[in-house]
Amino acid sequence: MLEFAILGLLHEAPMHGYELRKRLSDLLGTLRAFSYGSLYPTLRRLLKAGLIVEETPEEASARNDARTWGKRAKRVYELTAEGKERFADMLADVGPQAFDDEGFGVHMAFFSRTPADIRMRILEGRRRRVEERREGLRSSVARAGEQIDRYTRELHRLGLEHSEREVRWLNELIATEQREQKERQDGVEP
Amino acid sequence: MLEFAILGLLHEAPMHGYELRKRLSDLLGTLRAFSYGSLYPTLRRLLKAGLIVEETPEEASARNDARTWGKRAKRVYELTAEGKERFADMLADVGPQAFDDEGFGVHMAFFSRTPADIRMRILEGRRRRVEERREGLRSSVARAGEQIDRYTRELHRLGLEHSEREVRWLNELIATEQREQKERQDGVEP
DNA sequence: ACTCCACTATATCGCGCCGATACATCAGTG
DNA sequence: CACTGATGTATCGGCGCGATATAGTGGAGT
Repeated sequence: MLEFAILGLLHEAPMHGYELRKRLSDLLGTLRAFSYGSLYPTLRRLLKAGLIVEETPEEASARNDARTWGKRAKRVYELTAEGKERFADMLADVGPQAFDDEGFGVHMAFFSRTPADIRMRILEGRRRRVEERREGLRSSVARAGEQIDRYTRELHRLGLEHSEREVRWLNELIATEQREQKERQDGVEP
Repeated sequence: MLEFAILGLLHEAPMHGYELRKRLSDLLGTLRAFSYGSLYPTLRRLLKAGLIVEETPEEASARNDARTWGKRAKRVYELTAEGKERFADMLADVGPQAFDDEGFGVHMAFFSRTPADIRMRILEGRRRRVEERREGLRSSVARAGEQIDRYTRELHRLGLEHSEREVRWLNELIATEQREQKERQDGVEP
């Protein structure tokens, strides 16, 4: 997931680790921070895999970003062709991880770069997933027999409300997507 | 967190891994499953630490649970005195992890075993945490300048609604706790 | 001018947990 | 009798977290 996010963010501009992390928390709204403890190792992995490269000092001083910064620092990374390709592949590969809380959040953060049909698949998959959770919680909360712990029930009540809300939210998004798709077709084909 | 949950569950009755996992998903309402890939290794860890012990075959056949089950299987675990002690310690130690989504959920699942004052600390800590998230998302969503990606904004809108709802939910819980605490005092001291 | 602090910036280590996978038993259904 | 689905235990590779170390930068306060 972090790999996906980094590759996505680097499409905007070359960045260094600290910056990536900040953009990431902004994007995901503190839902997910991705600590440095995973960020830097992941950058190394991507580097070794050739999906990103470290910007050379010359390029850095070409921009007025020439702060060599003491003796050693500020490693700026940029995408390679392979990196872009990989990101496109990951966008198109809609697996079950794209439907869970975290995966869905990250995918949606890059929806502007995602083809409309893929967006739909993700939205609908997520909806099904949340509906399932909702039904599970529904029956748990409704379980008339007072055999359920009171605090557990409260926990499930909150979860149920969240699920219901998210399904409504997804329905609106899906409706909007459909409307726009229709407009695109009407605008092109008449 | 898993360690905490296992120790808590074993207070109810001795159990084997599969059973623990089921009770766990019930408790947390699919918010958290704790896969076998973490469950079994954790059980081993607890075993080695002496916090739980494996029930002997004799005990097993004492109950009519005598299903030796082919040649090898069904390891039933029970708490030791050290295990109970450790759980009590963990209950009393309210750190920041008790306020994040997952930690809070697990703690609340064992609130019936938690002293009232600790319950309050957790509830109030969680409220502060969620209020912070809410404020962050509020300003992000309100950021009038249309510089924010449309899908990102939707994501934050949902997060904001969730936070608002949870704060209200927490307020109700806290009010109930306070009312009950007052009743307890009035009932004891008049 | 000097100190203090918050922010920017990179990096490593241990370990908790996940997903995939493998394997075996048992009970009910067709 | 075979199939399927639930029960049951276990391991492996790898991702990500929290804690921790290190250090340069810029501004506020005294």
